[in-house]
Amino acid sequence: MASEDTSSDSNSGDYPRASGAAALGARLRRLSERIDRDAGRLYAALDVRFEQRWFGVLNQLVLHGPRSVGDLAAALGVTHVAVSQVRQALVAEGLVAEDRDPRDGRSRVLRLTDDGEALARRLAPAWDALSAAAVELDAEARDVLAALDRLEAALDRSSILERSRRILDSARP
Amino acid sequence: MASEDTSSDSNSGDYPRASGAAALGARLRRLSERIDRDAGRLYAALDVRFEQRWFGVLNQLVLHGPRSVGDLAAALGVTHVAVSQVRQALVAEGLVAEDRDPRDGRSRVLRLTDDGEALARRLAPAWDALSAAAVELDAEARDVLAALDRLEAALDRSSILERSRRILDSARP
DNA sequence: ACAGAATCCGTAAGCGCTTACATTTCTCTC
DNA sequence: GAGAGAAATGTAAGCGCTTACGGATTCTGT
Repeated sequence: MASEDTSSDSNSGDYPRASGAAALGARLRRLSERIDRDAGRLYAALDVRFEQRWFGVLNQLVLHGPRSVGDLAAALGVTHVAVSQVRQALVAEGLVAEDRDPRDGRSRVLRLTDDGEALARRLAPAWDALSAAAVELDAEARDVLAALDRLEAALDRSSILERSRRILDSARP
Repeated sequence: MASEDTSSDSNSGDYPRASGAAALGARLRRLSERIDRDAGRLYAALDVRFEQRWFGVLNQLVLHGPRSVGDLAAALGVTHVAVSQVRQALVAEGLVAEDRDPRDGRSRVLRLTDDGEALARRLAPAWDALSAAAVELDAEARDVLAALDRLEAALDRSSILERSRRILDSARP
C-alpha cells in the first residue's frame, strides 16, 4: 500500500477513528436486512406469494380483526403511510378489503378477505417457525433482545443527538 | 372487539403470536434509522452540508488515502453499488475527485479534494462526539455491541432461514 | 349554524441500501 | 495475438421505511 501516502497533513493526528455511531447504525441496518431477506426466502421456498413487510398488518388483522389504517399504524409503531402502502399491496393481492367506516367517513377499515384468511392459515407454520428461530437465536446470542431493550431505553433517556451535543459542548469550553 | 369474531375458525388456536423474527428485524431497522437520523441532525445543527451515508467512504479516504471503489466497498462491507452512489454525490459536492488507475483502466480511484480535506477537518469534532456518544450508549446499555457480535456469530453459524426450515421440518414429520 | 382547526388518509419523493443487468478493461490460454 | 472468461464499475429498479404536502371529513367554539 501507501503509494505515496496521504500526501498532505492527514497524519497531523486530529482525525477521529470515529467508527462509533456510524458503525452501530450500519450494523443494525445490516442485521435487519439479513433477517428480512431470510424471511422472504422462506416464503419463496414454500412457494407462497408473500412479502415480509406485509406481515405486521396481516398479523394484526388476524389477531384483532378489522382495523383502521391509523389504528394499525399505532399498533405497529410505524407511520400511517407505511400501513397505507402495505394496504395497497394487500388489496391488489386480494388478501385484504377496505370499507369506509360508517361512523367516520375519513377512516378506511381494513379486513381480511377469504383469500387473506386462507393465506394466513397456510403461513401459520412458517410464522411459528420464524418465531421459534428468533427465540432460539436470542437464547444462543444470550439475550440480544434484552440488550436492545436497554439500548432503546438509553436512547429514550437521551438521544444520540443530545449526547453528542453535550460532549461537543463540554470539549470546547 | 369480536364484532362477529373472525367468522371461520380463527380461534381454533393455530394462528401464531409470531412477533418473533419480524419484530426483531423491525426493531433493528428502527434503531438504525434513529441513529442515522440523529447524526444527520447533528450535521444540520452545525450548519454543514453533509449526509451520514457519506461518512463511510469519506472516513476511509481520510484514514487510508486514495482508494478504488471496490476496495472501499470491501473495507466497508457494502456492495460496490452503494460506494458508487456515494461517489457520485461526493463528486457532485466537490469533496472527492476520481482518477483512472494508470495500471488498470477499469478501476476508478477516489481521493479527497482540498474541500474534502477541509470538510473532514471541520467535522472531526462532530465525528469524535458521535463516537464518544456511541461508547457512552454502549456502556449505559451494558454491552449492546457485544450482544450484536454474538447475534452475528449465531447467524453465521446458522441463518434464520436454516433454523426456520429445520424447525418447520421437525414439526411436520 | 358555520368558519376554522384538527384528524384521517393518500400520493410523491427521498434515503440508504440491495439485486439484476450492461459496459469496459484486463488476463490467460491456445 | 485473438478470443473467452473474469473482474471493476456503472445504471436501473426495488425495498421498507421516512418526511412533506394536499384532499376530504369531522369536531369545536361562538
